[in-house]
Amino acid sequence: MTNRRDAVREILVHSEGFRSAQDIYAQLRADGAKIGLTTVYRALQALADNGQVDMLRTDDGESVYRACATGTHHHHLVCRRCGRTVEVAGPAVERWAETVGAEHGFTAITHTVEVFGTCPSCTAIKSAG
Amino acid sequence: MTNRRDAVREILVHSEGFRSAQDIYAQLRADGAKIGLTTVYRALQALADNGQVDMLRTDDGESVYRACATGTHHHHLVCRRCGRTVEVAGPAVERWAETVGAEHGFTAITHTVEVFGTCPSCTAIKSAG
DNA sequence: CCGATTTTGACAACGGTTTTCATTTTAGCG
DNA sequence: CGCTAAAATGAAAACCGTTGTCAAAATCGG
Ligand SMILES: [Zn+2]
Ligand SMILES: [Zn+2]
Ligand SMILES: [Zn+2]
Ligand SMILES: [Zn+2]
Repeated sequence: MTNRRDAVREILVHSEGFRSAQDIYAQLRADGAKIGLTTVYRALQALADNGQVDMLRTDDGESVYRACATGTHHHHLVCRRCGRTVEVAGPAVERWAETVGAEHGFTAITHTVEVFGTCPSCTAIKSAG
Repeated sequence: MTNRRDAVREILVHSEGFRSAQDIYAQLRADGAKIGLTTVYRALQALADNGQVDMLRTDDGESVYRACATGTHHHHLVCRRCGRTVEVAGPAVERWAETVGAEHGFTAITHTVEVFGTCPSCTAIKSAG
């Protein structure tokens, strides 16, 4: 039914890291797909609402999306050079967030955690270069 | 020298939580200050560059600023209802981020961590209402 | 005072995202 | 198959926070 949405998800499934809407749109067009930017945005929104993709915001305000392997709560270790992303679990962080919230009498605690670094390949390239 | 910048910083110093540029601009104008929005943006940029204020991005892409008490690395516990913000230290989180990065061979690890919740007053209001 | 330098702010431009709305596609039905 | 109702699509316009432009105003140095 949602042929276009599937196309968008396919792109994400085969991507190493987070991708932007415009980015995905460009690739689809390059692949010859007849699709509009609006539809890409709508597909990403729907996928994010369904919990089928994770969304986060870049430092410069762009929304980026990723089809993560696990549907359970997790965080990301992102290479700031090539974008390669690893999903990481962090029980320690989960506990810490709850604790620090409770200590100050806050309720309904949520949190955002992202870890950035330079991945092994990019580290190698950098030291070689 | 920077009268306008001081005015912007004053607003932040007397604010409980993070404030947006437009927000600060509106308050300054309401207080009768003659200042332009561009100048507010420039002041905030300068203050952020100086490390005198923390900046982060809202879920809806707005940049918000806060004059934090400590100049050292810390995170924030933010009331998602009234914006009241507490600065929190998290040695456990710092260690976790380093560890998880190292485990995957990533170098030059950085991280972003924010905790959200409903503050005591807002929790009271909510249960009363 | 006077010219050089910096700061300011009204306004336009920018870029990512959302809305609009007319057209196209699909679903349901006899 | 027709045929209509409902859903999906996408081009273009609107939106909104932010940044750039540039001439006027304030400040500085001498
Ligand atoms: Zn990399
Ligand atoms: Zn978590
Ligand atoms: Zn509150
Ligand atoms: Zn930290």
